[in-house]
Amino acid sequence: MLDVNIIRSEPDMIRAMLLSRNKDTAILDRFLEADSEWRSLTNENNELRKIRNEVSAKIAKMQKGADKEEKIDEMREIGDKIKSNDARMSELEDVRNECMLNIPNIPHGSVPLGKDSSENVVVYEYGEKRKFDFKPKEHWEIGEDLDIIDFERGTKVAGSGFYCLKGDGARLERALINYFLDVHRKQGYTEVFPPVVVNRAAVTGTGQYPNLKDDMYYMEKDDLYLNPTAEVPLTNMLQDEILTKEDLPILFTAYLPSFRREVGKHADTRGIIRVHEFNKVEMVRFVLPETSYDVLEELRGNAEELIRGLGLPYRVLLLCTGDMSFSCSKCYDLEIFAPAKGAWLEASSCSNFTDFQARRTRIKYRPEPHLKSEFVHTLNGSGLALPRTMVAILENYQNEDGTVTIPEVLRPYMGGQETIGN
RNA sequence: GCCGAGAUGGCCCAGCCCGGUAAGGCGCGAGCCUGGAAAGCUCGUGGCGAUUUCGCCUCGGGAGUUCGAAUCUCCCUCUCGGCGCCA
Repeated sequence: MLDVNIIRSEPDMIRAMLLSRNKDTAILDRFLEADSEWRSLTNENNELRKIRNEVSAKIAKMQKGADKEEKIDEMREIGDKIKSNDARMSELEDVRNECMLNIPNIPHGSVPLGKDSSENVVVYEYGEKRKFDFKPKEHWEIGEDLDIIDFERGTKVAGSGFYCLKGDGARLERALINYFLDVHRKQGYTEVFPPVVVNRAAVTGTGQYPNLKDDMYYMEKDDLYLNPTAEVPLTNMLQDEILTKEDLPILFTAYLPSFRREVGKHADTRGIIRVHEFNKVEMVRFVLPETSYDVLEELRGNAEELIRGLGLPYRVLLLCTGDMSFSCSKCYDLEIFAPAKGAWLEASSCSNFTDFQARRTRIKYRPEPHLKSEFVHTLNGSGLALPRTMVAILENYQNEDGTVTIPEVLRPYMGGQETIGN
């Protein structure tokens, strides 16, 4: 959510921003219209209340009689007028709020203008793409041949888009989770195990609601959502809190299953690249506003450290205005190379949300004890999404005999085991 | 699920029965005092708008009664305690 004062004072800038994100500008006009009527009614009611307060105080001191009855009648009329204004104002507030919740964050000046993902900018590339002297298998083939990914059984249990990991596949998943969390702990994060279900306020706070509401699993009976990303519970843990300057920065990390309905998505239906439920380790930081863009670079570094540790080739994309998600002002995607598929897989997204989520969740801090509180800045990054990391490991570390070498850094988590499949 | 008690400014807490300007404490800040500090004393310390010393709003959320609601009525949410059920 943006500061209303920015929308009021710089509507042209907001209009240009909406266009750069491929959004309809009608929402801005609806807001401005509702807001100006709302403000004039607010002023009118302020005046009416002033009169009522003054006269009511007099009524309290008056003797019974015709004078008093007359004043009471007058005030009854004023009360009715206030009430009818209030009713109109609450309609206008609904419009205003709806608009406010649907206007995206303002991109940072360093974000490239662009229409869609084709205009994202590769800012960094690391590692060699592996060349094979045999025909490499794609990940689902490896997974089935080694009996470590079971698609059919997953489908039996939950439907298409769900899968089971088995044996060394399940152990590899667990090893990755532990490795990620251990690295993040050394990077200074506090490990958290939050709820896997989240409420309406939480998904609204981080910006998934309302504009991504159809991509979340919703439990109508309890009015709860299945966690779409641990960013939601981790950020909302501090909802409505006023922190001190000394409390900041706060760094949380969590392993948590994440759920996406993926309605209308048809690419990558084979394998585990796009599924309805996946594990993910997430990092969230609450920081002083003036530090947030430096922290974004650090956060990106935190995620990169994991991929390097695994010895996988990857690249970093700076997303353009047209491809950035709703809440962020600047975002890097980290993509790992999957050589058999011949594709870059998005395994992490690191974003600065500035005060956009803090405003929605009312997370503030007091710069000095006697000064008024201000919104913190929030950031998050995946570190990392498990299935795509798994795909990259299986494809990059496969051997001609069909086995898969376990990356060295994971071996301590697998009892020293070096390969899968022999 | 049932019964009971609660929710008041950054924190703690009074006011509610009996409707009429939200009291006090802590913390924090400014000033006085002091060689310096502590203590003490004075003032300030929620939000929005207007910008001279002004006004409006704010007592978990919503609706109602009333000239007027923190206070009365109804509905809801959350917290704590007890009982029940339970891995």
